[in-house]
Amino acid sequence: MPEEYSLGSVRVSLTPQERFEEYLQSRGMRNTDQRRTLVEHIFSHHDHFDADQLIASLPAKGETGYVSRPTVYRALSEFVDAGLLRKFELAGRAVYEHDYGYPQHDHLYCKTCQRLFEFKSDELVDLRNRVAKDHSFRVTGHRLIIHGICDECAKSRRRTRRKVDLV
Amino acid sequence: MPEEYSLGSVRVSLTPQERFEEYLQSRGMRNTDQRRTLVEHIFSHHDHFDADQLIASLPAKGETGYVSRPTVYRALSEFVDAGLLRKFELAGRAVYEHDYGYPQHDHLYCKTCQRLFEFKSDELVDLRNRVAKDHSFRVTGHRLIIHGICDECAKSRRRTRRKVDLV
DNA sequence: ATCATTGCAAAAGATTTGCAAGGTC
DNA sequence: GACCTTGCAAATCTTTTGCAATGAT
Repeated sequence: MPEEYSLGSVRVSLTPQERFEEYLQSRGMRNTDQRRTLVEHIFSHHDHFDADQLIASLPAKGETGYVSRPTVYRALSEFVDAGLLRKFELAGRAVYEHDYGYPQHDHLYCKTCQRLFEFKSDELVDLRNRVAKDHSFRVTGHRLIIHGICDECAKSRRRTRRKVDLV
Repeated sequence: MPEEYSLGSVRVSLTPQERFEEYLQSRGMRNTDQRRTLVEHIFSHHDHFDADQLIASLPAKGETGYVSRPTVYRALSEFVDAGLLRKFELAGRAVYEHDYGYPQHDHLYCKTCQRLFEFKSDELVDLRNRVAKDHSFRVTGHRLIIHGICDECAKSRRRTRRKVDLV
């Protein structure tokens, strides 16, 4: 749901900041420097991240733009709630990715380099809906992760094992 | 992979205990009362469980058959490693299910009653393999969870909301 | 001015680990 | 007897919470 509004013939998509602003206002919550910093930071590039990676990529304590750990966690929940981010669990930790304005997709997870690769499949959504229907189940979403080894890791492992062993 | 061995025309499947015994021996590990108790207990009925549920269903401290928490966690890892159990994450906790001798399947997860329902789909496995091939990805497995509300919960919620509100 | 938000310190929940005592091969 | 395992206590890791100070509307 890329949240687009039609105004006459003009299509208006809100930026993540604007969309979040709406969310905050509708709940009587306030927009703060920290929240703006985080939205800005998170939507400046598309990737998957966990709380620690996010915090590591933000200004450190003492620097301008610093956001404390509890605030980051609180904000991440809000972003999920606001539909900006989607959350899932991988290897025991919470992983986030863009949801707002980003199409539904699933992942390939490389157990060697731990990277996530995206793929899109309408067929999967169709299959999912049929399975749900067969079970009289009201679907709200799904999560598919294909585990294995990516091409790159498979190749470098075949070629030489040194890189891995040296780490 | 139900691990069946052909001996002439006789098909021999190892019990989970036997299969685990093999695993232990091949690694120079020892079979103990605790490990036997846990395998026995876990494979006496088919269901999904987390560490806490398992511990709660075992004899308490002081009683015969008691297994300490660290030992349970250590054993669960071994069972996963030995191919007896499969592990996945749900709502922040690790969930285990039978793997050995049990066919590949996926789950519907009811967000209301938190129950897991199994379903099997060859089509999904096929789709998964095609996606992986397209990405030159070497698949080792996958995990699909369809989220939503099960029929029962949908019905009881439609009928009356009291049960939920009173909790 | 009111009331949400922040950062700190500490708590909480799940899982893991060091280690001495005990059990298995 | 050698050495793997266990249970205990304590540590770890990730995430959450209480609370006084600060900030947004």
